[in-house]
Amino acid sequence: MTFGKGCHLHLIDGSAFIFRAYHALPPLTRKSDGLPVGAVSGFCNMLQRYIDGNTGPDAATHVAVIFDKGSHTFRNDLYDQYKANRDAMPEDLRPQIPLTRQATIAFNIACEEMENYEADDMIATLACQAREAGGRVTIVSSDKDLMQLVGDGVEMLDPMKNKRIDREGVFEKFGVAPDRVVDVQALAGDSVDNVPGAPGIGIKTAALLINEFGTLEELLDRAEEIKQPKRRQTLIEKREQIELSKRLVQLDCDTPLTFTIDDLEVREPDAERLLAFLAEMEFRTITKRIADKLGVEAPVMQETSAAPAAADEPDGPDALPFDHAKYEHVADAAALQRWIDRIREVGHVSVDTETTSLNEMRAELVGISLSVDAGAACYIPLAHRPDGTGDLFGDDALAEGQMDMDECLALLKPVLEDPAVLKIAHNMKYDLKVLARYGIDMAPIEDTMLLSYALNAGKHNHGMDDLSERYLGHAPIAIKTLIGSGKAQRTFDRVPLEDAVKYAAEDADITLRLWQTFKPQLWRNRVTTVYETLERPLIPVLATMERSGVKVDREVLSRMSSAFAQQMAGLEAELHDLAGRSFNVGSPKQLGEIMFDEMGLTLPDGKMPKKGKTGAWSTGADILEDLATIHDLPKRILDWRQVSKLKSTYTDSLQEHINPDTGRVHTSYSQAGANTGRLASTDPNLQNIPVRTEEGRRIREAFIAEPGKVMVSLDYSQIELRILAHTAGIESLREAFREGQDIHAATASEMFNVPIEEMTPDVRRQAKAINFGVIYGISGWGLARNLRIPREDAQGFIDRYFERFPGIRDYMDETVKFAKEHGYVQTLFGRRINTPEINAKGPGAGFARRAAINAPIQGTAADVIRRAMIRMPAAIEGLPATMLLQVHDELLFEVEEGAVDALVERARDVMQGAAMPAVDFAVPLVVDAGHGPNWAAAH
DNA sequence: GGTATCACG
DNA sequence: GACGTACGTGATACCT
Repeated sequence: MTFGKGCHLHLIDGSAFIFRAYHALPPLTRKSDGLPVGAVSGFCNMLQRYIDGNTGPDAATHVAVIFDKGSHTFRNDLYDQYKANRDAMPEDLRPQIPLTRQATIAFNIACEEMENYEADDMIATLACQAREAGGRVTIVSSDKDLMQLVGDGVEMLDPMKNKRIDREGVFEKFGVAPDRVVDVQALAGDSVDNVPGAPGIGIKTAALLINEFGTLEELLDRAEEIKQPKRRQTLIEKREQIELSKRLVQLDCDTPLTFTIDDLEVREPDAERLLAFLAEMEFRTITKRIADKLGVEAPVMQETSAAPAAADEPDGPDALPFDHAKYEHVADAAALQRWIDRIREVGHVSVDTETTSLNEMRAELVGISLSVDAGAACYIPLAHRPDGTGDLFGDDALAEGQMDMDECLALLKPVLEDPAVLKIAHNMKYDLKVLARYGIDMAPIEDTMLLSYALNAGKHNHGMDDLSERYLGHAPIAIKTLIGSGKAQRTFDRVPLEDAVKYAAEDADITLRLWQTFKPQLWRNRVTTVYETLERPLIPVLATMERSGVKVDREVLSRMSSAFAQQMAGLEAELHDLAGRSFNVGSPKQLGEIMFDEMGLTLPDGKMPKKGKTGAWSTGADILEDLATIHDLPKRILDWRQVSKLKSTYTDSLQEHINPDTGRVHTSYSQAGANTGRLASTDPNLQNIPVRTEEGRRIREAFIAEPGKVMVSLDYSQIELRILAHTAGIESLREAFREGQDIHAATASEMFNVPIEEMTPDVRRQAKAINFGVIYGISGWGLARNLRIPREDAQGFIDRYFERFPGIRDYMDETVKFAKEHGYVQTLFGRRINTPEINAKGPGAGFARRAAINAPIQGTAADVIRRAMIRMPAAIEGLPATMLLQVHDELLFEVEEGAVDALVERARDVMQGAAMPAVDFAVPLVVDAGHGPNWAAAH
């Protein structure tokens, strides 16, 4: 039904419901696992009460619950203090927020939210649109900020008092008509939202003034006429502040909605889905009441707390077996429609795309598999071709038994984009990127790989095949058996349909079962917030960055490659001379034989290096550097190795990674690769582009901005040391950071009693090495090797360091103790890094101990920049700027020349404030910024 | 496919 | 008292 005259739109202020439910009810937790659910319970009750009351002449034809999303909106850009005095969300409410979305969906009511806009603005926009269409509107809320919308068919309904508010109701509250409410609010201000207003003027006085002068603008223009001297002075002096206040309270009727009112038509409740949700929440009373009302049987709930599932053990023999014969080959629209119906019935689906390549930027879609219920799955082949062994003709023709790709995607698109249907995939970023190229923007999404990562980081890797064996007791079909490997490898579109169905549908089946296994474990393991705030929202951010890519100048690289080739040829000739014979300069084995067997070189201390399982001489840079003091050959080898590394890894291979379609290089970030929470970059790795040497740094000159744009780099200054100072509570270090001192010099000063002004570079260098050593779980031997000093001296430094900063030793000891007790350590944001080896004996013990000390520091820093990245798209919206790369503590942007300052300001604010409000650091987070025509110049 | 080496934070 | 050590990654070239 198209919305128009005779229709009635109800807009429910979701956030108001949540907060009212939270504060009205005592803390209530789910029996089986302790998940806090009080607010969800109250929210469901309020929704049910609303539905019960939704009859008679005021009943809705269209309805939606509107939620706030995130805390940053365009109003924060107008005024950074907006809503700044609000308390942080209570910890036991935070995890309930996503559940209220799920509840709304379970009730089969449209559920909407938008980044950067408050729910109030969406409500305003919808109310305006509905009014223009000639329909009625009821805003279910008692928030006075919404009263400005009342009039011309728009009314409010206070859900608690069940009282309708019309023009007269607004007049009672504000003393003016709805269209002047913003004027009154602008003058009176609002302490709750931190809107300043005019000091000393409340609602009463404001209404009086507005009624006298007509409008706020008129009042401000004629402020001189006011008799009361104090009031007159305030209005004249605070004019700007008042005008700002008006912009803050004025709701935006032009929110760019991604849906229309027609999408909000009232839908029948889906008994099965609703009861399943209520049962999952273990709401016995509501479940029973609603089941009775809908005339169906209430689902059975276990009376006692369920035994926690053994996370590490595969399901027992009673688990549903995997049966390849049950998987369905979908080849026409009717069959697909049956799957879509089932998906809508249940509200979730696991999705897996099959393509011609692992590179999402080049991959062509070959087919899609789906699963809704464990054991049942389908595969929709779309672009399979004959296997090439048959006739010579028709090699490019499509194989039989496939539906038309456009038709299939047109049918699937509404489901995959439906906010009420959860899409589950293993490594969702891949499928998201592939389908984005076919015009489908999947949302909302869930990722079983990241569920495993949040739960099991440090225990094992998170590939689907491994997880399936480990948690489902089932070894899936290996892709190799279908496409082969090595030279004879073929692409998936050449796999016969019969095999493809078994393989692809199995993947969707496994994904669904992994989801069923992992999702309930989030709460038991207290990592729901990690998954919901640090993992899931990062997926689309990374997908966008990867699709953007970075422009790389092929000419620059090509010229460097040629120069390097010449340099290497010269060095090789020289090396053969020095060695007295020809040999493979790139072979450590041959090099070792020449230096130590043939030439008889020995290290300065007279010893010989011997290392490695193969028995070969070790020829690492540290050894060669020692040898370089007595012979030219190792010196030249070092030179050759540097140039060779730069050429093969960077100047040559980067050129091959330039995408012919975009002319840019698109890395792929692995979100679950590094145990600590860091990202990893592959194909190519853009997180290890040289910077430490002058020659290497020139490679960054090839990373350029488009004409008219510049590269902007922002990086956290000393973030790990700051986190250490905060976490270990080292007051002298905190103080040094607060005062903006050179932290290494300050450390040296503290350790050696040298005033900072008299600091020598060498003393500072040693203190710097110690500072880094601490982060890595320092040892005398390691520091000695790094500083090339006797081990006893290094140990002396460390002893003195701990003497001066005893809190650091305490922190280290406590971290290790925690790890031994719990089997994991955690970051300040709750990320868990498992430490299964921490109680091991033997040589592994030291390793595990140092990793345990390092993980919370490195991991917290990783969490901070993740939070910044997640907030960044909304923060820079509207600026001609793109976020391109992350390098652990640095973000790189490409920005139009005129917008550099604006970008730096906003991005820096986001980065420096990224820990808030979850963690309030005792030291400032400082972000340095630079810009230039290329990456080298931006540093 | 394992090992050694070296690029980054 | 001996042992073997800085933390976290990925790409490349050898060589079996």
